[in-house]
Amino acid sequence: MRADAQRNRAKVLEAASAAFAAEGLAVPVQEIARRAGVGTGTVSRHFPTKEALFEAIVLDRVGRLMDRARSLATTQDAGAAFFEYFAYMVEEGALNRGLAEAFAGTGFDMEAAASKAGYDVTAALRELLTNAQQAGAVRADVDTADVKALMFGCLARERDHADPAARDRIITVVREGLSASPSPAA
Amino acid sequence: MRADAQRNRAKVLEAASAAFAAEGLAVPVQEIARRAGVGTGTVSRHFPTKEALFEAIVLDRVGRLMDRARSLATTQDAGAAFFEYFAYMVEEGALNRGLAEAFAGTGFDMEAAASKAGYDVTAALRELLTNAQQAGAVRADVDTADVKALMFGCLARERDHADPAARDRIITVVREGLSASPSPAA
DNA sequence: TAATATCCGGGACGCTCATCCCGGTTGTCA
DNA sequence: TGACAACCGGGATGAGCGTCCCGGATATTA
Repeated sequence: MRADAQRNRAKVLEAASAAFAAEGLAVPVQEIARRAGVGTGTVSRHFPTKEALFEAIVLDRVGRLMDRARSLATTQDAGAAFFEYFAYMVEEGALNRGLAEAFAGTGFDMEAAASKAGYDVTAALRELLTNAQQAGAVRADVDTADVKALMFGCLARERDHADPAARDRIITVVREGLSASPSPAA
Repeated sequence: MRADAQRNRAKVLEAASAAFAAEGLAVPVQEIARRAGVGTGTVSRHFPTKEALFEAIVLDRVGRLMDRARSLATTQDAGAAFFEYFAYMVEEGALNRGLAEAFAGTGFDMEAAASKAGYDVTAALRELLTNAQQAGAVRADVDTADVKALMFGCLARERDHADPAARDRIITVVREGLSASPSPAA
């Protein structure tokens, strides 16, 4: 690979990463090319399809989330591990609109792409959740889909404006809902 | 207005309502025309723009939500009123994908359209929320944006498959999170 | 029933966007 | 330094969509 090709590829990745984080996955490829200072053909050549560009960027972030999940899975306090991972996911999503949309499945099947890369996001979450439930830190009658939905809710709290105080507040509300025993007041 | 024009207008409204509920707001106008058994021109004539069609349908549903809010606002038990409205909103959204997207603001500013029609959705929610907070049924440190975000979360629980059991479960989790006192375990 | 205003169908047009392609250019290596 | 393969830019292409328009059809009213 020629040196200028490597440089351009890196420029495209950087511009796309920033654009996806700020504007979301719907940003046009031509806009990414413009910001990267290259032609649209250069983008298409390095990443034959827009989805390939998603994968290169989103899966990089997902990989970090998986690392975090694996590291937390070995922690002593299963409840703390679960809630810390929850907060970490929400924070990542809040700071990266494209990532949040990928979680939500908005026009790009992240689960499929992740599993193609050897990641199983749901399994990682399930492990943390199950451990926390066995430790009595999370009510037993929720599943991973419930947890994901609550994550989406926390992410929806801050479409654009990242407000850490609001983020902490809504996470606290969800945490206390998840911590409650199965049916005290229902 | 000619009789056949009225019939066609009704057919379009019905087809659009069903399509929006099932597929969401992104369904093409041409598809709505096809299902209604009319030409695309007929749709455009009755509703000059796609957004006008949204308004005619979505605002009808929103009107019912507002009626429900008003009726609940006079109830004795402010806490029960708030949570019943919450559950009602989630159920409506779960059964109507277009409505859920309208709430989320996906490509259509429902708040603006609603206020143009004399509705103030946020104010109605705020009234119920404030009453419930003053009654001590909902923690004092959440605002309407938090509540809306939690609604989105509940809606995300069932993208397509309406599962009442899962819906009740996640609503219960959120209810208990919202009921908790501001900082017992945080 | 005849005349006319209204309405219908669906094709035309313009727009946005992803992808492909080609003539010109630049890095690379002998 | 010269020649060639690799690469670049950006215009061309095609698909999907909303909106507009026109020739033909139909309801209405006298």
